[in-house]
Amino acid sequence: MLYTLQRIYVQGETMSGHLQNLSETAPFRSCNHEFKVSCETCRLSRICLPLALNSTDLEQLENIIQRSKPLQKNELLCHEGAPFQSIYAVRSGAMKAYRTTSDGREQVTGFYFPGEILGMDGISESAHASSARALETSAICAIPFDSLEKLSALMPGLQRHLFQLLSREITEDQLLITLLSKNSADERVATLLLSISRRNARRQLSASQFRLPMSRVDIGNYLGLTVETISRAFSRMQKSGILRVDNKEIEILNHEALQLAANIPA
Amino acid sequence: MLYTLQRIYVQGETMSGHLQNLSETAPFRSCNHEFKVSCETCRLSRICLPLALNSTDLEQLENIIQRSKPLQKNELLCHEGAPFQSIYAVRSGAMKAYRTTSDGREQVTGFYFPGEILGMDGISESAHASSARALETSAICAIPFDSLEKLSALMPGLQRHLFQLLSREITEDQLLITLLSKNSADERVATLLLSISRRNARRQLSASQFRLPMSRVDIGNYLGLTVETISRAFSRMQKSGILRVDNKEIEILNHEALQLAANIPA
DNA sequence: TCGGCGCCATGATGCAGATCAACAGAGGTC
DNA sequence: GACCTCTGTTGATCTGCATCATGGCGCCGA
Repeated sequence: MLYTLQRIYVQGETMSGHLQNLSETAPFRSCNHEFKVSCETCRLSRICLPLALNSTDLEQLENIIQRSKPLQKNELLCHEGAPFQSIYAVRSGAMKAYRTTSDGREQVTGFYFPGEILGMDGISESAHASSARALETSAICAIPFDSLEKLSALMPGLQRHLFQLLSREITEDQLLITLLSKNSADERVATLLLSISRRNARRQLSASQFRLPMSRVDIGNYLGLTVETISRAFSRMQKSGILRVDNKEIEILNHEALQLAANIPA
Repeated sequence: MLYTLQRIYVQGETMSGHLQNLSETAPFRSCNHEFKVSCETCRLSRICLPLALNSTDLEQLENIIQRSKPLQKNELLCHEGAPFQSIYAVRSGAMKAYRTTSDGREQVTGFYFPGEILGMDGISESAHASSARALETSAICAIPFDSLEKLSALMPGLQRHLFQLLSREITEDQLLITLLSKNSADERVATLLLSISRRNARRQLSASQFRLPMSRVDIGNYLGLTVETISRAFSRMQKSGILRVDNKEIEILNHEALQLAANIPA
C-alpha cells in the first residue's frame, strides 16, 4: 500500500499543542473536561468519525474535539451565514438542518441522528450554508475544521474518511432530489420512515418501533409537502395495516408493504 | 502559517512515477499525448481545479491528469455502479449527470459546463453513484482520485480546494432540493436560466444570450416537471417579454424581470 | 381547575401541473 | 424531393396535493 509508505506521524507535544487551542464555536466555550467522553469509549465510535483510525491517530483526533453541555430542545447549534469553524457530530438526541429561502421560509435539508456528521456544507464558503437546531435534548461534538484538515493531511485514513463523508452527503442529497422530483406523497413518507428505521438499526436500536423526534411540520417541510398531507399519509398507512401510529410513536407492522409503498421493488 | 511548515514536497521521479500509471478509466486508455493541453495554458485554469496551486504544485497535478479524445454527443462518460476511479473536469462542451431510480426512470441531478467538476459522488462507495453523458461534443479531463488524494495530502491548498469542491456540490444540491420543494414551475425554470447565465458569465461568455445544450426533456427531468410544463413556461416568459426563445437559443431580454420570476428579491 | 396554545387529524374545495392528444418544424436518410 | 423520426408546442381534461376550515387532544402555567 502506497498509503502506509507516505504516512507521517508528528510527535505528540508539537502537533497537538498547536491543534488544541484553535478555533472555538459559540456554545463550545465552556470547560471541556466537564463533558469529557472519549471517542474510544463512545459507543458510536464505530459509525462516527473515528471509524478508520488506529489508537495513536485516535488520540490526536480526540485532542481537537470539543464537547460542551447538551443543547436543549429547539436550541440553535449554528446559524447560516455565521463563520464556519467546525463540523458537528451528534452524540445523542437528534438535529435538523435547514436553510432559509430568499422569501424567508425554511427548507429542512436533513435530519441527523447519533453518529452522524453535519455542517459540512459550510466548508466551501467559510460560512455555514445551513442552520442546525436540536429536535430534542442533544449532545454534540464540535470538530474544528482547520485542525481536522491539518490532521487529515497527516492521516491518509482520516482524509479518505472525510472525503467519503462529504461524498455520502452528496449522494444522500441526490436521493432526496430524486424523491422530491419523482415520488408521490405516500412514497416520500414511506421512504423517510424506512430511512429512519435503517439508521436506528445501525445504532442497534429497533428498526420497527421508534419515536419520531421531529414534528409533522418538519417532516412536511423536508419532504416538500404540507402537514395535512403528512397526516393523511400516516392515517392511510395505519388504515392499510402497514403502520401503527400514535402521535410520534411509530411501529412498522409490515416492512415489505412499507417498502412497496416507498416504491422500492422487492 | 502552520500550513507551510507542514508542507512536504516529494521530488519528481519517485512520486510522479508512482502517480502516473495508476487507475485508468475506460475512455481514457488512448494515448495521452495526442490530446495534451496543459492546465497552465488552459483558459479554464482560473475556475477549475488548478485554481489554488503554484506552478510547482501545478506540474505535479498535471502529471496525473488524463486527457483523451472528445466524447461525442450522447456518449457515456461513466455509468452508475461502475468502479469509481476518477473525477472529471469538463474542458469543453456540456455534460449531464443522472441516476436511475429503482423503477428504471432517470433523474437528472446536474448539468456541468467547462471548468466544472463532476463524479465526486462516487467517492463514498468506491462506485459511481450517478452516470454522466455528453450533451454535445465534449472534452473531459479525468483525474484519478487516489492519485489526487495522495497529492492533496502533500499540498494543503489542493486538499482545501477539494474539500471546498465537495462542499459546494452539497450546497448546490441543497439549493436544488429547496427549488423542487418550494418553487413553482416558472420559478424553477427562471432559476435554471439564471444559473446558466451566471455560469456563462464566469467563463467570459454572454450572460444574456446562449444556446441551451440540453433538451426540454432533460430540463423537465432536472426540475421535476414535464416537458409540456417547461415548454409552456418558456412560452409564457417569451410572451411577457422576459425572454426571446428560439428552440435552444435563449436571449434574456429583461434580467431583473427574470430574477423576479425566479422569486429572487431585488 | 381552567383556559390558552401548540400539535395533529380530517373534511370540503380549488388549482397547478400531469396526462392525453394532436400537430408543427427540424434534421437525417434514402 | 419524399419520407421518417425526434423534439418541441399548444390545447383539453384530469388529479394529487395545497389550501381553508374545524375540532380534538395533550401540555403548561395561572
